[in-house]
Amino acid sequence: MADARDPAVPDIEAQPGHLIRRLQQFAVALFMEETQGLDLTPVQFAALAAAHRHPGMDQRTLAATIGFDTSTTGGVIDRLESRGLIQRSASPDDRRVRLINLTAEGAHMLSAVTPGMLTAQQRILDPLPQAQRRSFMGMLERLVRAHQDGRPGAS
Amino acid sequence: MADARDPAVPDIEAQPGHLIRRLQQFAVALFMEETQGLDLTPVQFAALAAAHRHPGMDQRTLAATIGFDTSTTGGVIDRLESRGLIQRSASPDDRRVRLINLTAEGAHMLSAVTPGMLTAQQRILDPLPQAQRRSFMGMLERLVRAHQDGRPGAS
DNA sequence: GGTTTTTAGTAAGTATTCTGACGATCAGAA
DNA sequence: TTCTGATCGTCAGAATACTTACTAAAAACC
Repeated sequence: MADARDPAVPDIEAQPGHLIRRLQQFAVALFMEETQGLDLTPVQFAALAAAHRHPGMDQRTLAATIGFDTSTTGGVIDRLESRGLIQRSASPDDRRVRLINLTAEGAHMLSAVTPGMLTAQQRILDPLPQAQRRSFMGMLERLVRAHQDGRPGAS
Repeated sequence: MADARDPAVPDIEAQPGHLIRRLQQFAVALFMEETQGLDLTPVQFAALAAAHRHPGMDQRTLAATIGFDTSTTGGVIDRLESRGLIQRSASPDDRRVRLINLTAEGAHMLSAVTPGMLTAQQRILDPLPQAQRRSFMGMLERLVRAHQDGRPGAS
Protein backbone atom coordinates (compact mmCIF):
# COMPACT_ATOMS: atom_id res chain seq x y z
CA MET A 1 0.00 0.00 0.00
CA ALA A 2 0.87 3.67 -0.05
CA ASP A 3 2.29 3.33 -3.52
CA ALA A 4 3.15 6.73 -4.95
CA ARG A 5 0.98 6.00 -7.97
CA ASP A 6 -1.95 4.62 -6.05
CA PRO A 7 -4.87 5.28 -8.39
CA ALA A 8 -7.20 5.64 -5.40
CA VAL A 9 -5.55 8.93 -4.46
CA PRO A 10 -5.44 11.14 -7.54
CA ASP A 11 -2.91 13.86 -8.06
CA ILE A 12 -4.11 16.95 -6.22
CA GLU A 13 -2.20 19.23 -8.54
CA ALA A 14 -4.55 18.36 -11.37
CA GLN A 15 -7.74 19.08 -9.42
CA PRO A 16 -9.67 22.24 -10.20
CA GLY A 17 -10.02 23.14 -6.55
CA HIS A 18 -6.30 23.11 -5.98
CA LEU A 19 -5.52 25.10 -9.12
CA ILE A 20 -8.15 27.69 -8.28
CA ARG A 21 -6.66 28.09 -4.83
CA ARG A 22 -3.18 28.55 -6.25
CA LEU A 23 -4.34 31.05 -8.80
CA GLN A 24 -6.14 33.01 -6.11
CA GLN A 25 -2.92 33.16 -4.11
CA PHE A 26 -1.08 34.59 -7.10
CA ALA A 27 -3.90 37.04 -7.75
CA VAL A 28 -3.64 38.38 -4.21
CA ALA A 29 0.15 38.54 -4.42
CA LEU A 30 0.00 40.50 -7.68
CA PHE A 31 -2.53 42.91 -6.23
CA MET A 32 -0.36 43.54 -3.19
CA GLU A 33 2.71 43.95 -5.37
CA GLU A 34 1.08 46.48 -7.67
CA THR A 35 -0.45 48.50 -4.85
CA GLN A 36 2.59 48.31 -2.62
CA GLY A 37 2.79 50.99 0.02
CA LEU A 38 -0.91 51.77 0.00
CA ASP A 39 -1.57 48.98 2.46
CA LEU A 40 -4.90 47.83 1.15
CA THR A 41 -5.92 44.20 0.65
CA PRO A 42 -8.02 43.02 -2.30
CA VAL A 43 -10.95 42.43 0.01
CA GLN A 44 -10.68 45.89 1.49
CA PHE A 45 -10.53 47.31 -2.00
CA ALA A 46 -13.68 45.42 -2.95
CA ALA A 47 -15.48 46.81 0.08
CA LEU A 48 -14.30 50.33 -0.69
CA ALA A 49 -15.34 50.05 -4.32
CA ALA A 50 -18.76 48.70 -3.36
CA ALA A 51 -19.25 51.54 -0.89
CA HIS A 52 -18.31 53.97 -3.61
CA ARG A 53 -20.68 52.44 -6.10
CA HIS A 54 -23.65 52.22 -3.78
CA PRO A 55 -23.46 54.96 -1.16
CA GLY A 56 -25.50 54.45 1.98
CA MET A 57 -25.55 50.68 1.75
CA ASP A 58 -26.21 48.60 4.83
CA GLN A 59 -23.60 46.03 5.79
CA ARG A 60 -25.66 43.05 4.77
CA THR A 61 -26.14 44.30 1.24
CA LEU A 62 -22.49 45.19 1.02
CA ALA A 63 -21.57 41.70 2.16
CA ALA A 64 -23.75 40.16 -0.52
CA THR A 65 -22.30 42.48 -3.16
CA ILE A 66 -18.72 41.42 -2.57
CA GLY A 67 -19.65 37.84 -1.78
CA PHE A 68 -18.92 37.45 1.90
CA ASP A 69 -20.85 36.67 5.01
CA THR A 70 -21.77 39.46 7.38
CA SER A 71 -19.24 38.36 9.94
CA THR A 72 -16.26 38.70 7.63
CA THR A 73 -17.60 41.94 6.26
CA GLY A 74 -17.97 43.39 9.72
CA GLY A 75 -14.29 42.81 10.38
CA VAL A 76 -13.27 44.33 7.06
CA ILE A 77 -15.40 47.40 7.73
CA ASP A 78 -13.93 47.68 11.21
CA ARG A 79 -10.43 48.03 9.81
CA LEU A 80 -11.46 50.43 7.09
CA GLU A 81 -13.35 52.54 9.59
CA SER A 82 -10.45 52.65 12.02
CA ARG A 83 -8.31 53.96 9.18
CA GLY A 84 -10.88 56.64 8.41
CA LEU A 85 -11.63 55.33 4.92
CA ILE A 86 -15.23 54.44 5.62
CA GLN A 87 -17.89 55.77 7.91
CA ARG A 88 -20.61 53.83 9.68
CA SER A 89 -23.79 55.68 10.59
CA ALA A 90 -27.06 54.57 12.11
CA SER A 91 -30.02 54.29 9.82
CA PRO A 92 -32.89 56.60 10.74
CA ASP A 93 -35.40 53.96 9.62
CA ASP A 94 -34.03 50.93 11.39
CA ARG A 95 -31.89 51.07 14.46
CA ARG A 96 -30.37 47.65 13.71
CA VAL A 97 -28.93 48.82 10.44
CA ARG A 98 -25.63 50.61 10.02
CA LEU A 99 -25.13 52.49 6.79
CA ILE A 100 -21.77 52.52 5.05
CA ASN A 101 -20.32 55.51 3.31
CA LEU A 102 -16.95 56.36 1.90
CA THR A 103 -15.07 59.23 3.50
CA ALA A 104 -13.08 61.71 1.46
CA GLU A 105 -9.91 59.81 2.35
CA GLY A 106 -11.63 56.61 1.30
CA ALA A 107 -12.46 58.06 -2.10
CA HIS A 108 -8.90 59.28 -2.41
CA MET A 109 -7.54 55.87 -1.49
CA LEU A 110 -9.78 54.27 -4.06
CA SER A 111 -8.39 56.51 -6.79
CA ALA A 112 -4.86 55.87 -5.65
CA VAL A 113 -5.22 52.09 -5.68
CA THR A 114 -7.24 51.64 -8.85
CA PRO A 115 -4.39 51.87 -11.40
CA GLY A 116 -2.28 49.26 -9.61
CA MET A 117 -5.32 47.10 -9.17
CA LEU A 118 -6.00 47.17 -12.91
CA THR A 119 -2.39 46.34 -13.69
CA ALA A 120 -2.59 43.40 -11.32
CA GLN A 121 -5.74 42.14 -13.05
CA GLN A 122 -3.98 42.22 -16.37
CA ARG A 123 -0.97 40.44 -15.00
CA ILE A 124 -3.14 37.65 -13.66
CA LEU A 125 -4.23 36.73 -17.18
CA ASP A 126 -0.97 37.70 -18.84
CA PRO A 127 0.38 34.17 -19.26
CA LEU A 128 -2.63 33.32 -21.43
CA PRO A 129 -2.55 34.09 -25.15
CA GLN A 130 -4.63 37.15 -25.88
CA ALA A 131 -7.34 35.12 -27.60
CA GLN A 132 -7.88 32.88 -24.59
CA ARG A 133 -8.19 35.60 -21.98
CA ARG A 134 -11.71 36.58 -22.88
CA SER A 135 -12.70 32.96 -23.11
CA PHE A 136 -11.28 32.27 -19.66
CA MET A 137 -13.09 35.24 -18.18
CA GLY A 138 -16.34 34.12 -19.76
CA MET A 139 -16.07 30.69 -18.20
CA LEU A 140 -15.11 32.18 -14.86
CA GLU A 141 -18.17 34.42 -14.91
CA ARG A 142 -20.38 31.57 -15.92
CA LEU A 143 -19.11 29.33 -13.13
CA VAL A 144 -19.47 31.99 -10.46
CA ARG A 145 -22.92 32.98 -11.57
CA ALA A 146 -24.12 29.39 -11.71
CA HIS A 147 -22.83 28.55 -8.23
CA GLN A 148 -24.21 31.81 -6.92
CA ASP A 149 -27.66 31.16 -8.29
CA GLY A 150 -27.56 27.62 -7.01
CA ARG A 151 -27.06 28.79 -3.43
CA PRO A 152 -29.32 31.72 -2.60
CA GLY A 153 -27.41 32.39 0.59
CA ALA A 154 -24.39 33.66 -1.26
CA SER A 155 -26.20 36.44 -2.97
CA MET B 1 -17.95 62.92 -8.06
CA ALA B 2 -18.78 59.52 -6.63
CA ASP B 3 -21.06 58.81 -9.53
CA ALA B 4 -22.16 55.21 -9.55
CA ARG B 5 -20.84 54.81 -13.07
CA ASP B 6 -17.57 56.60 -12.47
CA PRO B 7 -15.29 55.10 -15.12
CA ALA B 8 -12.31 55.60 -12.82
CA VAL B 9 -13.54 52.84 -10.52
CA PRO B 10 -14.33 49.81 -12.64
CA ASP B 11 -16.82 47.17 -11.62
CA ILE B 12 -15.10 44.76 -9.29
CA GLU B 13 -17.42 41.93 -10.23
CA ALA B 14 -15.89 41.79 -13.68
CA GLN B 15 -12.29 41.60 -12.47
CA PRO B 16 -10.49 38.26 -12.69
CA GLY B 17 -9.23 38.51 -9.14
CA HIS B 18 -12.69 38.88 -7.72
CA LEU B 19 -14.13 36.05 -9.79
CA ILE B 20 -11.29 33.75 -8.86
CA ARG B 21 -11.86 34.50 -5.20
CA ARG B 22 -15.56 33.78 -5.50
CA LEU B 23 -14.95 30.55 -7.35
CA GLN B 24 -12.49 29.46 -4.70
CA GLN B 25 -15.11 30.06 -2.05
CA PHE B 26 -17.56 27.84 -3.90
CA ALA B 27 -14.88 25.20 -4.41
CA VAL B 28 -14.22 25.04 -0.68
CA ALA B 29 -17.93 24.97 0.12
CA LEU B 30 -18.49 22.09 -2.30
CA PHE B 31 -15.58 20.16 -0.84
CA MET B 32 -16.91 20.59 2.67
CA GLU B 33 -20.39 19.63 1.57
CA GLU B 34 -19.28 16.46 -0.16
CA THR B 35 -17.02 15.33 2.67
CA GLN B 36 -19.40 16.34 5.42
CA GLY B 37 -18.81 14.64 8.74
CA LEU B 38 -15.22 13.72 8.04
CA ASP B 39 -14.06 17.08 9.28
CA LEU B 40 -11.21 17.65 6.88
CA THR B 41 -10.52 20.91 5.05
CA PRO B 42 -9.28 21.05 1.44
CA VAL B 43 -5.89 22.21 2.63
CA GLN B 44 -5.63 19.39 5.13
CA PHE B 45 -6.60 16.95 2.40
CA ALA B 46 -3.87 18.33 0.15
CA ALA B 47 -1.30 17.88 2.91
CA LEU B 48 -2.49 14.35 3.59
CA ALA B 49 -2.41 13.44 -0.10
CA ALA B 50 1.08 14.90 -0.49
CA ALA B 51 2.32 12.96 2.52
CA HIS B 52 0.84 9.82 1.03
CA ARG B 53 2.41 10.39 -2.34
CA HIS B 54 5.87 11.20 -1.05
CA PRO B 55 6.45 9.42 2.26
CA GLY B 56 9.20 10.79 4.45
CA MET B 57 9.02 14.31 3.06
CA ASP B 58 10.34 17.23 5.05
CA GLN B 59 7.95 20.07 5.81
CA ARG B 60 9.55 22.50 3.43
CA THR B 61 9.16 20.20 0.46
CA LEU B 62 5.62 19.44 1.48
CA ALA B 63 4.87 23.15 1.69
CA ALA B 64 6.23 23.70 -1.81
CA THR B 65 4.25 20.74 -3.12
CA ILE B 66 0.90 22.04 -1.98
CA GLY B 67 1.85 25.66 -2.59
CA PHE B 68 2.05 27.21 0.86
CA ASP B 69 4.66 28.87 2.95
CA THR B 70 6.27 26.90 5.75
CA SER B 71 4.46 28.84 8.42
CA THR B 72 1.00 27.95 7.19
CA THR B 73 2.09 24.39 6.52
CA GLY B 74 3.41 24.03 10.05
CA GLY B 75 0.00 24.92 11.44
CA VAL B 76 -1.77 22.49 9.13
CA ILE B 77 0.61 19.70 10.12
CA ASP B 78 0.10 20.56 13.77
CA ARG B 79 -3.62 19.95 13.50
CA LEU B 80 -3.23 16.76 11.49
CA GLU B 81 -0.66 15.45 13.95
CA SER B 82 -2.84 16.23 16.96
CA ARG B 83 -5.59 14.18 15.30
CA GLY B 84 -3.21 11.30 14.74
CA LEU B 85 -3.41 11.44 10.95
CA ILE B 86 0.20 12.35 10.40
CA GLN B 87 3.44 11.68 12.21
CA ARG B 88 6.45 13.94 12.55
CA SER B 89 9.82 12.34 13.12
CA ALA B 90 13.33 13.73 13.34
CA SER B 91 15.58 13.17 10.37
CA PRO B 92 18.70 11.12 11.16
CA ASP B 93 20.71 13.15 8.64
CA ASP B 94 19.71 16.65 9.69
CA ARG B 95 18.50 17.54 13.12
CA ARG B 96 16.69 20.62 11.85
CA VAL B 97 14.47 18.58 9.57
CA ARG B 98 11.25 16.91 10.61
CA LEU B 99 9.98 14.17 8.33
CA ILE B 100 6.30 13.76 7.62
CA ASN B 101 4.59 10.41 7.31
CA LEU B 102 1.00 9.29 7.14
CA THR B 103 -0.27 7.16 9.99
CA ALA B 104 -2.61 4.24 9.38
CA GLU B 105 -5.53 6.45 10.40
CA GLY B 106 -4.27 9.10 8.02
CA ALA B 107 -4.27 6.65 5.15
CA HIS B 108 -7.74 5.52 6.14
CA MET B 109 -8.97 9.10 6.28
CA LEU B 110 -7.52 9.75 2.84
CA SER B 111 -9.45 6.83 1.40
CA ALA B 112 -12.61 7.92 3.13
CA VAL B 113 -12.43 11.50 1.86
CA THR B 114 -11.30 10.85 -1.71
CA PRO B 115 -14.68 9.95 -3.27
CA GLY B 116 -16.40 13.06 -1.90
CA MET B 117 -13.43 15.15 -2.93
CA LEU B 118 -13.70 13.89 -6.51
CA THR B 119 -17.42 14.56 -6.61
CA ALA B 120 -16.78 18.09 -5.39
CA GLN B 121 -14.20 18.64 -8.14
CA GLN B 122 -16.73 17.58 -10.75
CA ARG B 123 -19.39 19.83 -9.28
CA ILE B 124 -17.05 22.82 -9.47
CA LEU B 125 -16.89 22.56 -13.25
CA ASP B 126 -20.42 21.24 -13.68
CA PRO B 127 -21.96 24.54 -14.82
CA LEU B 128 -19.62 24.55 -17.81
CA PRO B 129 -20.58 22.66 -20.97
CA GLN B 130 -18.63 19.44 -21.22
CA ALA B 131 -16.53 20.74 -24.08
CA GLN B 132 -15.34 23.76 -22.14
CA ARG B 133 -14.28 21.98 -18.98
CA ARG B 134 -11.05 20.63 -20.37
CA SER B 135 -10.30 23.95 -21.96
CA PHE B 136 -10.84 25.74 -18.66
CA MET B 137 -8.62 23.29 -16.82
CA GLY B 138 -5.90 23.74 -19.42
CA MET B 139 -5.91 27.49 -18.98
CA LEU B 140 -5.98 27.16 -15.23
CA GLU B 141 -2.94 24.89 -15.32
CA ARG B 142 -1.16 27.21 -17.68
CA LEU B 143 -1.79 30.23 -15.50
CA VAL B 144 -0.69 28.53 -12.31
CA ARG B 145 2.44 27.10 -13.89
CA ALA B 146 3.40 30.43 -15.41
CA HIS B 147 2.99 32.36 -12.17
CA GLN B 148 4.77 29.62 -10.29
CA ASP B 149 7.76 29.66 -12.59
CA GLY B 150 7.84 33.42 -12.55
CA ARG B 151 8.27 33.49 -8.80
CA PRO B 152 10.81 30.94 -7.62
CA GLY B 153 9.74 31.40 -4.02
CA ALA B 154 6.41 29.73 -4.58
CA SER B 155 7.89 26.48 -5.69
C1' DG C 1 39.13 25.23 13.29
C1' DG C 2 36.45 29.15 13.45
C1' DT C 3 33.47 32.44 11.17
C1' DT C 4 29.88 33.49 8.07
C1' DT C 5 26.05 32.28 5.50
C1' DT C 6 22.28 29.55 4.54
C1' DT C 7 18.58 26.68 5.76
C1' DA C 8 14.55 24.18 8.63
C1' DG C 9 11.21 25.06 11.54
C1' DT C 10 8.65 27.87 14.91
C1' DA C 11 6.47 32.05 16.88
C1' DA C 12 4.09 36.38 16.68
C1' DG C 13 1.19 39.50 14.38
C1' DT C 14 -2.27 40.82 10.82
C1' DA C 15 -6.03 39.70 7.81
C1' DT C 16 -9.18 36.89 5.76
C1' DT C 17 -13.02 33.36 5.87
C1' DC C 18 -16.28 30.32 7.72
C1' DT C 19 -20.01 28.57 11.34
C1' DG C 20 -22.85 29.05 15.23
C1' DA C 21 -24.59 31.70 19.00
C1' DC C 22 -26.20 35.95 20.80
C1' DG C 23 -28.56 40.60 21.80
C1' DA C 24 -31.18 44.13 19.80
C1' DT C 25 -34.68 45.35 16.90
C1' DC C 26 -38.35 45.16 13.64
C1' DA C 27 -42.67 43.19 11.45
C1' DG C 28 -46.68 40.59 11.39
C1' DA C 29 -50.23 38.00 13.93
C1' DA C 30 -53.39 37.02 17.61
C1' DT D 1 -50.79 45.19 22.22
C1' DT D 2 -48.24 41.67 23.26
C1' DC D 3 -46.21 37.65 21.37
C1' DT D 4 -43.66 35.34 17.80
C1' DG D 5 -40.68 34.98 14.26
C1' DA D 6 -37.42 37.06 11.27
C1' DT D 7 -33.51 40.13 10.54
C1' DC D 8 -29.10 43.14 11.45
C1' DG D 9 -24.98 43.20 13.38
C1' DT D 10 -21.51 41.38 16.59
C1' DC D 11 -18.83 37.96 19.10
C1' DA D 12 -16.38 33.61 19.75
C1' DG D 13 -13.89 30.01 17.82
C1' DA D 14 -11.49 27.47 14.17
C1' DA D 15 -8.56 27.34 10.01
C1' DT D 16 -6.23 29.50 6.28
C1' DA D 17 -2.54 32.55 4.53
C1' DC D 18 0.89 36.01 4.62
C1' DT D 19 5.25 38.57 6.60
C1' DT D 20 8.92 39.25 9.75
C1' DA D 21 11.80 37.76 13.34
C1' DC D 22 13.87 34.15 15.85
C1' DT D 23 16.40 29.67 17.29
C1' DA D 24 18.88 25.87 16.02
C1' DA D 25 21.58 23.51 13.00
C1' DA D 26 24.09 22.57 8.79
C1' DA D 27 27.14 24.17 5.00
C1' DA D 28 30.47 27.05 2.96
C1' DC D 29 34.28 29.77 3.40
C1' DC D 30 38.86 31.10 4.94
